[in-house]
Amino acid sequence: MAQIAVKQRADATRNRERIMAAAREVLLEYGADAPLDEVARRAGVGNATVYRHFADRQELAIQVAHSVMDRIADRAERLLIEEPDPFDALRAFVHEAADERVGALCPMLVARFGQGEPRLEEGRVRLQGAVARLMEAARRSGRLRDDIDVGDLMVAISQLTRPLPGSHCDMSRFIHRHLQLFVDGLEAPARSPLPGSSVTLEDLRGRD
Amino acid sequence: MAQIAVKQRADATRNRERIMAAAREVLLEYGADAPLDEVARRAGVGNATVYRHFADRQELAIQVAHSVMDRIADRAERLLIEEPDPFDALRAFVHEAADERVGALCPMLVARFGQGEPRLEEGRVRLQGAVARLMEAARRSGRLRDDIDVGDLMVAISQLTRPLPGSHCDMSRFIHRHLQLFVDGLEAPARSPLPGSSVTLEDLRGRD
Amino acid sequence: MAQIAVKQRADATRNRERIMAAAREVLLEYGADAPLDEVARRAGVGNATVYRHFADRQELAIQVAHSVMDRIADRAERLLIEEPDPFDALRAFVHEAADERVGALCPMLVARFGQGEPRLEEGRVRLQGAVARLMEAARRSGRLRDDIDVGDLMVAISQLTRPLPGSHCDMSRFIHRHLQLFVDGLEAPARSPLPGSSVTLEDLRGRD
Amino acid sequence: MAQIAVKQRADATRNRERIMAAAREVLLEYGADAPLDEVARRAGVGNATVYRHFADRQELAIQVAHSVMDRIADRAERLLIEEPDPFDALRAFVHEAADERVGALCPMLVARFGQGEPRLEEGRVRLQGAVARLMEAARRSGRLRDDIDVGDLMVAISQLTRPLPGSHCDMSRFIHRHLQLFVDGLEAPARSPLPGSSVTLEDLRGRD
DNA sequence: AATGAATGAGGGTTCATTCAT
DNA sequence: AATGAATGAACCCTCATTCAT
Repeated sequence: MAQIAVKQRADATRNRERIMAAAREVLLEYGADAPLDEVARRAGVGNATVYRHFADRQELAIQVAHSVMDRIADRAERLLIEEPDPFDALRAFVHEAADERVGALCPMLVARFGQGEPRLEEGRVRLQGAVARLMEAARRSGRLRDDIDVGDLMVAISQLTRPLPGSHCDMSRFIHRHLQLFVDGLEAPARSPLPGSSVTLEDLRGRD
Repeated sequence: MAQIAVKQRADATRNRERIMAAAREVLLEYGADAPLDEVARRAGVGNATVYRHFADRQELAIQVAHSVMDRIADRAERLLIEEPDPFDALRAFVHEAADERVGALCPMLVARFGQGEPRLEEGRVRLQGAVARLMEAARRSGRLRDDIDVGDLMVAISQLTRPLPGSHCDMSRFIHRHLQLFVDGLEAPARSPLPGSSVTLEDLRGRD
Repeated sequence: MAQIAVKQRADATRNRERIMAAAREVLLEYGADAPLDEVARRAGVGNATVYRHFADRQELAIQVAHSVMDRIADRAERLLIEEPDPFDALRAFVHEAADERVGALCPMLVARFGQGEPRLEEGRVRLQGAVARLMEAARRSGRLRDDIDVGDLMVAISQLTRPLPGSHCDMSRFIHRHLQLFVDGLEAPARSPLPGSSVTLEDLRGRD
Repeated sequence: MAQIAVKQRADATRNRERIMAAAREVLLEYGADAPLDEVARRAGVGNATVYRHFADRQELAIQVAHSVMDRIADRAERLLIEEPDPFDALRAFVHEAADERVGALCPMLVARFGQGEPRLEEGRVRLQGAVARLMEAARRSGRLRDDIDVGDLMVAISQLTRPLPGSHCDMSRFIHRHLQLFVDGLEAPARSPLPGSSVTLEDLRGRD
């Protein structure tokens, strides 16, 4: 009996992971409106099994976003420790975040899906903290201009790495160019004064 | 009699313009698959009226994209003439393009609906030509790094100015910051070598 | 003033006729659900003009059917007078009715549209009377089997000459073969006893 | 376990059959453009259930047509064997075909959906073959006139058995009369020469 | 726990009919 | 009288979600 229960749980866990992986793929390909039946198909499970593990599409999206944020926060923390030059670390972080498809998978994080969702809030706080520390170190090293904020960086990465709408191409060839140009613009000394002010949480939450 | 004819046409023309304006907004918010019923709702007309003016979603999208491209090409050409410093002209262009949402709308619509559509092709060629001239002038003035291409600029503007998904906030406060940072990265001398290569039309068209 | 009024009425009459002619064509091509905008287009008038002349699609259909029935009744009456052999007259009538497209245009008459519509009722009565006289004469001449009724003939003609659904071909090549075979079956002496009973008005009216 | 599996399948199978039956009726009444929502309504299922079982209207139509053709081809083959007199067999076949609505459904569906559809082609060939053998036998027995072709018979059955448009009456009482008259016309010796030529597949396919 | 089946709601598009000029 | 424009309702099809086994 116990064995059976254990075996079932192992199967279920495996299913859960396959669904998450499939969801990542499918969300990347189809965008936020991806058909969940396609997720189920690729995970090799029945459609209803997706719902057993994730109450609805929001729940699934949240968990995918959370796992992506978590991985990126890991990287930020590791780079802060391992990379001697903090500005180089920041630059490397930007490119690695792109490779994790933060732009494709986490816009839902900054937006509607995340409204008051504690897990995302927690992931965001952790990620933002790690990036803030990276930026602080870079700023102290004198290579990062001091008129920018974490929000500026996070949103710009997210935007620059978002899939081109309607175009399912591999963007890696040029995304890293754009990120490189953007990071060049972050380097001190500032080449121009910045207008406006940084993105705030209220901006992300929107007005409705 | 003439008055009557004019007035009828005026009503229809006004509807047409309201639909175009609504479509601009809705396409920005929802992407190329935006519900046309929402366009109709915002334009304050019945859904079928949209179809009276635009045979299908492609026709509507093409006309929206064309009008945006046209307006922004106008600006590029004017700036090239009126602004004494070509790099300043380029910077001004980037900010003005953001105000016209050219970046957000056009790549999306061109990618989705532009296949062999002569009106879009013509608009794209004209816009790209104007921007190329701006960049060429800036490059000759020595202030624009010479390892970037028109495609890099156009797509980066596009991405940085796209609405945050699900968030209906006014982005102008921080979009111009991000653009400013990006343009700072474009200034000569280049602060880092660029990886990859520029975006091509084939990229926009996607792989399927 | 009077002249203007007369001229207008003449124009209107001409429009009415053009609409009827166009409706005949379009009903033949598209069936009973033909788009009225197409009728307007072929008549060379605005769509609303169709509605000025015919309150709705039923009104238009009724008038078209009435005119067809009228023409066919004319032919039946003429054949009764002019053709020496009454069975030959009946056979000729069947083929001429096909040429008038009675099968294509009048099923809507015998059906939905005609419910309690006095003009159709009148047209039907007149046509049925003329055909009954033809059949009576043929029966008296000894060449028409005497176990069939007007309803049998009218419905069979209508059915055999209806357009093949979904197929917009010219049926004249084979319709007349089928009619010929059917009329051969009407000739006395009867080659087999007939089952059932003839079509009644109640049948045509349906049960709902 | 097996029971469970069987029961699930039994439910679905039952729905499938109810949909097919409803489709048969609805296609008869409304033609090839029948609203599938009406099919669903009569089958007592949700509209999407129709699409779960049949990918699109073509698939549904094809399966309906195929099943009808199959059943009636069975009958033709059985009659050829069991009925001693081949002309009587042919006459019986005509009446049985009417009961299966083969005439009304199949030409319609073949014409509209049969283009290069192997299942329909196969069904049509089988049915046509069986009828051809029936006719050939009847012709050899000397009771069938020899100037008619399979196409003549099939299309005439089709036309004579189609539901009266807009009238939901039970036609069996008089349809068999009309068929009987038509078959009387097929009997040798021919009472009149036939004009035109037989229906071809190209006729069914129409000109556009 | 897992699943195939069922479903209702939503968006695109067409068309009969009405409105305003 | 005539018309172009507007509209809402209908139908197709897809998909997120629920149900029953």
